[in-house]
Amino acid sequence: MNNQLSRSFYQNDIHSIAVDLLGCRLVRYIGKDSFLIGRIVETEAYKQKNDPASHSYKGKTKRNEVMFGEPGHLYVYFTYGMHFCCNVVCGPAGQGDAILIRALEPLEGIDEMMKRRFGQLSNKKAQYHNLTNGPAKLCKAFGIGRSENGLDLCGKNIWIEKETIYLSEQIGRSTRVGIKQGKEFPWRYYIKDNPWVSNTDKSVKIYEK
DNA sequence: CGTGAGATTTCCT
DNA sequence: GGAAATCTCACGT
Repeated sequence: MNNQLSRSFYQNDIHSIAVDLLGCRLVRYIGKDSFLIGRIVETEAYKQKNDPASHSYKGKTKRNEVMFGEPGHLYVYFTYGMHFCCNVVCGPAGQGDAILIRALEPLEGIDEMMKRRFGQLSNKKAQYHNLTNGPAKLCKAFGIGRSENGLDLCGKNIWIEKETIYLSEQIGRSTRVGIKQGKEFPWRYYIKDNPWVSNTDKSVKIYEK
């Protein structure tokens, strides 16, 4: 709680933030002194200007209006008829840039995450490594949906705490996942060799900070 | 392990 | 009307 990122963190350059978020803890308070906590291990940057893959590219609409609001808020979108994914709004207010959180390493509240993600099922798909290794999976595990859209990360429901990556870890960089336009931009960042990074790209480029 | 199709709704053209 | 910043299951190797 004392390391909670403040508004000014989110007003920086989007690529610096996407890198700095790696290793940080995403926290949700679920009552009774209980928390869901995951370490951010994969992010993607989306920009309003000249980035056709971004939801904000064509300007403000009802769906993406949170992206054009104040930084440090959560932009949650619904896609493929069934999934939610969450972003952190970044840059100066009104700019329309955001960072997609693509994967987490579960740290605390794991039983609660399991319950949200898999229900009461105890079959073999309910596995630890499958809990939060994708943008829609982590939203399910954290109970993030329509009603969390627009939520202020400088509040007391969901927030991010500052942490750095370990000395033994390297940052990988690649093109973004699952898009048709803007494919060429290497704006995906992840902690190399972390088991929870989504498995769709085997790029091995190392990002030098 | 890799590939392919289906699920299912919202938003914008 | 069609695509979408995805995931899961089934099936073939």
